[in-house]
Amino acid sequence: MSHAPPPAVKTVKSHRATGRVTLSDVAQAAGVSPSTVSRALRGERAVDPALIARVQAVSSQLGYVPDPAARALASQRSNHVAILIPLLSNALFVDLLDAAQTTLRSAGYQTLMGVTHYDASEEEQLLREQLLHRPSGLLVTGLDHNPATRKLMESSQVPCVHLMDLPAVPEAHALHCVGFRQTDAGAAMTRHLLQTGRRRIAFAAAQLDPRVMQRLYGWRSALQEFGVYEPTLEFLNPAPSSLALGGVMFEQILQQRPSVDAIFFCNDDLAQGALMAALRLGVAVPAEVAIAGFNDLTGSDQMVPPLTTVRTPRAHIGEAAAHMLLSLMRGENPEVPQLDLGFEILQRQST
Amino acid sequence: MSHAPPPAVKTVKSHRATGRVTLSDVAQAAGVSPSTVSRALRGERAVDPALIARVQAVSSQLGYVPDPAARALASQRSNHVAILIPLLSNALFVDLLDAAQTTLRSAGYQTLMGVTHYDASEEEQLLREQLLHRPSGLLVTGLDHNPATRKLMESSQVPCVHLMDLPAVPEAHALHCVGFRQTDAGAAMTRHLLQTGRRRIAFAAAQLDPRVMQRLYGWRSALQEFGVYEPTLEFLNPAPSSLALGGVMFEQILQQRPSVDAIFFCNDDLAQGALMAALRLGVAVPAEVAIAGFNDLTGSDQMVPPLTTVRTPRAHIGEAAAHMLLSLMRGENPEVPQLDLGFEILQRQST
DNA sequence: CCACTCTGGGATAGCGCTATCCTATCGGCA
DNA sequence: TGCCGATAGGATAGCGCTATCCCAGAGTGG
Repeated sequence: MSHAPPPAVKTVKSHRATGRVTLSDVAQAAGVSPSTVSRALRGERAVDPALIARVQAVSSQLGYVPDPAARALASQRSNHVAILIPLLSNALFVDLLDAAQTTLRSAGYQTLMGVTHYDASEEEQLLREQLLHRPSGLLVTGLDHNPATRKLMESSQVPCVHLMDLPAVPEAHALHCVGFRQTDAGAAMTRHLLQTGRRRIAFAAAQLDPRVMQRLYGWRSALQEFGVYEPTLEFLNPAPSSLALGGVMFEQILQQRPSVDAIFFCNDDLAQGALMAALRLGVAVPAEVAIAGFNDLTGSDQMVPPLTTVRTPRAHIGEAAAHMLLSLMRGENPEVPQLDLGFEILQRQST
Repeated sequence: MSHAPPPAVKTVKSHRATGRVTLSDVAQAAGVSPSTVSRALRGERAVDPALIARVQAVSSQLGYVPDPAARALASQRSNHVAILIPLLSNALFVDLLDAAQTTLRSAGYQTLMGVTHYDASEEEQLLREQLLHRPSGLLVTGLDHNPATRKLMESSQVPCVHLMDLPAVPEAHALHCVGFRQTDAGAAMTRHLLQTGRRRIAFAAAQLDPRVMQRLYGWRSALQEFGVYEPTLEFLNPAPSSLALGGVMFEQILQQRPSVDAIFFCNDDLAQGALMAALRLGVAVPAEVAIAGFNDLTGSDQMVPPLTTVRTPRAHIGEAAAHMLLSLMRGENPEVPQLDLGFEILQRQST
């Protein structure tokens, strides 16, 4: 039987069962169609300015707020931005996250954080999970990823900016990156040590990620250039970086190579630990041995003596990367796809 | 009757326009209805075990993955869990975030992080934004929120666990909390200092959040109990906590009150800065003045001398809170709504 | 003057799920 | 035997948006 459709009279206030104010409530109240409201609110296509104003007025009066889930389902894009960082236990990455997150939020995006623990397959898995949320953008740390991860990033079509690293050959990749030249920074600090008269300069590193290795290459090349390169002055430890490890490595290095006159640590926490160890052992810094760090982490300026280090613009990187990503998400093509924010040698009293 | 079931042949792939494998693809391939697939995959209601197995097999063979946005729209619940913390620049909260996030992810939840900067109205705004995503759960730092925020938390009906703090009167609130008694910890450290013979014990604090204030109250009550309370030995600075500030406060305190024989800093970064300042100034620690900190942050054990401090179980708190939240989200009622994870006095050489 | 674009608005079919209601079947018990 | 409840599956109406198609009317050029 034909069911007669229920009489469409329906006097007033529809307000869905859920109680939520929806786009069609706004449309009805403003006397326009839902499409128009949607377009007016998003600034999509051309809409009569007077209508836009009316719609905005009605919508804010009704307290309308778009539902992100419905939006994501209909448009296949959410207001999420995914960010992948290796660790939360390294202040470096937290600063990156903080800056990026702040910038993105002020543009209306919610950050989805993923912590990879330097594990390529965990990174892949995280990316897979995050992509389910159809993020509008992607921030990833570094340029080294396993093939599956790279393929995911490409095939997802999600705009992506890489943090911290720049590709060795700028034109080699069409990737979008914000960072600085780790190799140059490693070399620059090494040259600084050479300039202060040091010749037996050790390189001490932990958590041997690609960026640390690049600093190592910078150290090598600077020493080779100067003709004082000595392979046995490389001290590489794959364990996570920490103050305690810095102290341990400091002792080891002095024991194994008492003649070193400078140690360049790949990260400030190691260097800080070394300074503490030097105090305990009564080793005069920089008189007996100079100590240099990297990143200018919290507290390096408060050490005794204050630590010479490389100031890296990590907050700036996070912010600039977020801005670059925002422009990519708007469909623009940034004039500079690879942004080099440089670094600065901070000479303090430990060298 | 009627309908001959449609010949289940249907040779091939219907696959929606989007190319995504959907729940109905799985249903079709398994020869059951979408409802059944949905129920089988979620373990909802009773489903024939054999069917469950078949559905699971088909779904993993087809590579089906549920779409979170569609799920959120239909069920009014997402797989997000929102977490609100004051700062990312304090390792304490990062540790909390890290632990919670790890636990939640392994249960299939995506963490939405919000950084309040200790600003009640920013907290409210963040919560509002996060609630739009219809999170399944909520983790918030502390118990102090403005009325609007509290109302949002209540009316949203989202399960919520509070981090770090416990209510003064356990039965006063039905809130779910994981933390420890800040007041007790403050008092315990003060008593430790008293036990080592100190009598003129200053309390130095920055970033005067509610937890810091509670430690202050603990310090006060321990001194009052002992009859040596001296109000002018409170040094409170609302600026953010940092090593540099610790150094500055140390100098100020020694200048203003040369007779102090111990300083209890409300956070380790301040205490670390003080130890550095002591080295610079040639003040013997603990001989001339004892120094104690709070939280056992990274590096405190590496100081010269190693810092006496209060070990707080923050990673444990993050993890336990996540577990409590997960159980709330399952509709269970945790036997202990307020979990006290305690603290530990770590006596090292600075006292 | 007629095709034609261009502009600004409406109607509507999904997006991919879940919640709700409905139906068929099977025992159990009075 | 008949009624009832429990069990297990199906059908279907949304959830709240956006994308797409459609159309009326105004401007435009040959």
